Amino acid sequence: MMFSKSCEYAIKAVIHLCMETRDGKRLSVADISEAIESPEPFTAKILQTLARHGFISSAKGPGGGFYIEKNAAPIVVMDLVELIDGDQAFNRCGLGLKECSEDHPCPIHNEFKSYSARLKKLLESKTIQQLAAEIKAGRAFLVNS
Amino acid sequence: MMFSKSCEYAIKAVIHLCMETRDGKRLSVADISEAIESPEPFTAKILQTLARHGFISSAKGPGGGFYIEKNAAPIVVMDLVELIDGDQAFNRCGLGLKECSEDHPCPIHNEFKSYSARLKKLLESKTIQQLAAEIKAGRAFLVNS
DNA sequence: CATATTTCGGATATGTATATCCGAAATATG
DNA sequence: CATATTTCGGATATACATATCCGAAATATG
Ligand code: FES
Ligand code: FES
Repeated sequence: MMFSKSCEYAIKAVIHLCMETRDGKRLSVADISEAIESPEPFTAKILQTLARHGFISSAKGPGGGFYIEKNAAPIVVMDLVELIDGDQAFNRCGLGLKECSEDHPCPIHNEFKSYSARLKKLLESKTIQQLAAEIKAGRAFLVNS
Repeated sequence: MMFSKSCEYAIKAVIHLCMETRDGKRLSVADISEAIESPEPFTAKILQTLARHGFISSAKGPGGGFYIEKNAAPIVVMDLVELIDGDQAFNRCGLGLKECSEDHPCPIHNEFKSYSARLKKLLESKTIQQLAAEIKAGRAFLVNS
């Protein structure tokens, strides 16, 4: 498993927000969790974390909800992953050694590291906005059906 | 996290067996778990699973233990992974869609799939015996210190 | 045969990610 | 100001991977 569930929901939620709140609209937890097919209270926790760290904005009260500012900077996918999953996803040794290093490599280090490093680089160059564009263009999907 | 703990221990244990039981010797659970720094009873479970599926051999009673037959065929790393972790490791969608497919891809499918597929191919071409050789040559390590 | 050793299999315990619940705070509306 | 709506934060529950325990079966040895 590459990402945690939390991280999967986080990525999907921010993509959805990015698509739906361009024009000052706001989405409630219920809206979002329904759209991305995720458990509502669990999604709420994640959205709160994202808001607390400034990845998204939030407003309380009637008509409130979560949104992304019009002039907000593009969100790098890898930044989301690092917030939610820490360095568990990419800097960990594939066989559980305390640390992954060239000096003291496990026997699958070369296979493992070269590919995880390249994937990491790719996610560092991808933004949520780019992914959202793929969805809008109908070339990718956030849910099953 | 790429592999489960069970899978990490399985790979390490079989590598260790491969290195230490070439000459008809047998290793007890205690020997193995100490060598690869894994919890003993948990390791026992994994070794039993591996033996039940024919990846390794076992003998009860005094002088017994786990071992690999002299004339045993090389063990493909990916086969171990599939036994222990199923297809969770490689055939799953990175964003949690029910299935990963070209027809209905999630927005990170292209990044994700092309690299996980290549890693999978590599693990299908690597054998435990090859990894054991790396350890013996001092170019790779199974434990930290 | 008696004993010690070791794997085997099932039941149980622990830890952690996942998921839920609830009361408080903020805020828009009338 | 009263009310409804919504996020916020902390506490709690659930599910599953991880880890342990224990009695039974097998077997080498004397
Ligand atoms: S040391 Fe194991 S993956 Fe780098
Ligand atoms: S559909 Fe998500 S990784 Fe292939």
